[in-house]
Amino acid sequence: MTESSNFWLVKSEEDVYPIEQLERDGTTMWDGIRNYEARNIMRDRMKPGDLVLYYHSNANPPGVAGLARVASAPYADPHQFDPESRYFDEKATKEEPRWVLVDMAFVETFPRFVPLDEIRDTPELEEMTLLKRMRLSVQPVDPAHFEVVCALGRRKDGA
DNA sequence: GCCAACGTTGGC
DNA sequence: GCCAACGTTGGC
Repeated sequence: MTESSNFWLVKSEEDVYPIEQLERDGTTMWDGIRNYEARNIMRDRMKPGDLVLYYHSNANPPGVAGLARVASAPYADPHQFDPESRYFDEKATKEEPRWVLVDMAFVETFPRFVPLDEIRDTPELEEMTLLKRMRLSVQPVDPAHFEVVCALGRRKDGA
């Protein structure tokens, strides 16, 4: 295994599932992902214990609210088999599930929210995948970028 | 609510 | 296998 970047970022719409809800739930199934690249990351690359930046999208402002961690091995998203679900996929079978997910566990809410604008304005984060691939909802994070975002989230002064 | 970015689908 | 149409994401 040559993959060393065990840091990730996941997006959640703030009005659908904010980090406060994850904190109340403790652990949640990261369901509803219907993008192959995002699925492949969860299926092939995430490992239990990996740390994950928790990003609020469709928020005002959008940005990183805190940390989660990968809390399970990958498994089939059960909604794909449920005809009543909006995530039902008629081409998926139990033998050959199409959509795979992992559980996410709450780690912490940053003392200081890190808005997208600040990430854009931070020279060390210029190459961050978040800025390059604005529409990918599960993505890898470079370890150096991960450290910088955490430092911003824990910074004491308001500046 | 608008619309740009961009992934997916389907006709050919 | 190209590419136009379509649907969704997500910033603003």
